[in-house]
Amino acid sequence: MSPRRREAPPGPTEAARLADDLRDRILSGELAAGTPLREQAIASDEGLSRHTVRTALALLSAERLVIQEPYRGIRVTSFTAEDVRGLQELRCALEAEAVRLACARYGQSWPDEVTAPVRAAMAELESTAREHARNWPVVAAAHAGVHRAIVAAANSPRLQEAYARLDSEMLLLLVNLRPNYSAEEVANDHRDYLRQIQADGEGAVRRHLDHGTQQISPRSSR
Amino acid sequence: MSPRRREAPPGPTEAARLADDLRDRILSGELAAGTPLREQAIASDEGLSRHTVRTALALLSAERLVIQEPYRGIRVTSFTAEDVRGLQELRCALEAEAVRLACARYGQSWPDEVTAPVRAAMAELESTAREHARNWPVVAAAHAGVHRAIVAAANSPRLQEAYARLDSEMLLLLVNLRPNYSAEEVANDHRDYLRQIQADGEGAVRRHLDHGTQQISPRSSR
DNA sequence: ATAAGGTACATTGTTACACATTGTTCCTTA
DNA sequence: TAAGGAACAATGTGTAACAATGTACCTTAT
Repeated sequence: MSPRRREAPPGPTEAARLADDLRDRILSGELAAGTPLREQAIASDEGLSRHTVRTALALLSAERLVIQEPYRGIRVTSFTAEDVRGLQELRCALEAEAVRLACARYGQSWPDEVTAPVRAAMAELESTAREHARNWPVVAAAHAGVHRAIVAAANSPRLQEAYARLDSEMLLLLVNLRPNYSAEEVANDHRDYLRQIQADGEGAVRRHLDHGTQQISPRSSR
Repeated sequence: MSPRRREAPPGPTEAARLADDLRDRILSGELAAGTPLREQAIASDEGLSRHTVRTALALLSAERLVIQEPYRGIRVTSFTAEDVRGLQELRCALEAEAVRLACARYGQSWPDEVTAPVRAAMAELESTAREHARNWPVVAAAHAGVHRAIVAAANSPRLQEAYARLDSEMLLLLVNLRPNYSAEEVANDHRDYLRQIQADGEGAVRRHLDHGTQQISPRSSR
């Protein structure tokens, strides 16, 4: 109980740090879908206690990046076509509602302070598609930024948060499924999508996401 | 490592059991919004280790029934009007999408095997409203059953799960806010709602939930 | 009287270790 | 080949101690 020198605010807990690290490794594809995550092994590798590892894994489990079963351990989430459909349905519910709220508030002409972040995210996606076309995780992350910006237009923190929570899953899915969907196509599809949203509202959301579902489904044949 | 007598499948872990117990106590109002949940105190009260209590509290935190802040402990979630709005927006997104999917699949005449669970849940709500009119948590739970049954009509496990996850929050909110909304009114409103859904789809969802938001908002004056 | 600083206390976060419980795999026996 | 049992792996739980952080309260300075 010595006097504390408080020069910087405390950082995140070790458990949160480890969860961040593991999340990055999952989303980069380093820890592939289905990979078991062993408490003791991670604890030894990272120089942490098993208790801390369990706490970190619980955080990831809450995000559905991993699936935990009692006494059987934790595995990185894997995806079936059914999972893709479910995730897209959920995204569609949230994004369509967000777009509907935005259209209800702004009509067909959203104000500049609402569209600016969307346009910025789109610019980011386009430059990413050009410069990192083969780096799918990076493209997927820029893609997620566009959708997040669209949902943010609704100014509904709860919808935003619920949508953002799906990002990790979406990224995991895209990283693991490796859809036949080039970075250029992604950028083009999203440019079109942005054009259609304000005019067409939810309808544009549905068409876009249905198209996306076909592009990324494991049974997709191209 | 003695031979195991396996006469029944193993039950839930102690941590899951404790989480269930605490959830019930939160949702019954026994543990009011804002109440701190102290690890050591719970561990002593329940005859469990702090380790197990932490695990249980992490489960509740993932459900948002409690709010956890590093080094500051865990409190039962409390609600502002803003929270009500956000939760209703999220519910609306999910339920509207579910109803839209059901209408897209079945048209304006849902088949009997789809409507039967909804009707059963409605019957349950009505008998609950009659027999337990003053027991708000019970009425709120029956109310939740109706909405869950409606969402289930979409046959989208992911939407169902996301919606069901909101149940605890919704119940917590209703238990803590004590809206001026009688059990009879709840039953009547939902009978009307069921009549409108198949014919009117999402529009009925929005009207119903907007009405609900006004009924339950903390600033509601009646 | 108010603000700042320091200390005590409460609680959470982490470590370490051990044992209990459950699931899986492999080997033996019928 | 199928069933049963043992060994092993991994998680779930308990205990204890210490580290880290936040809060409350008291003392000192202005």
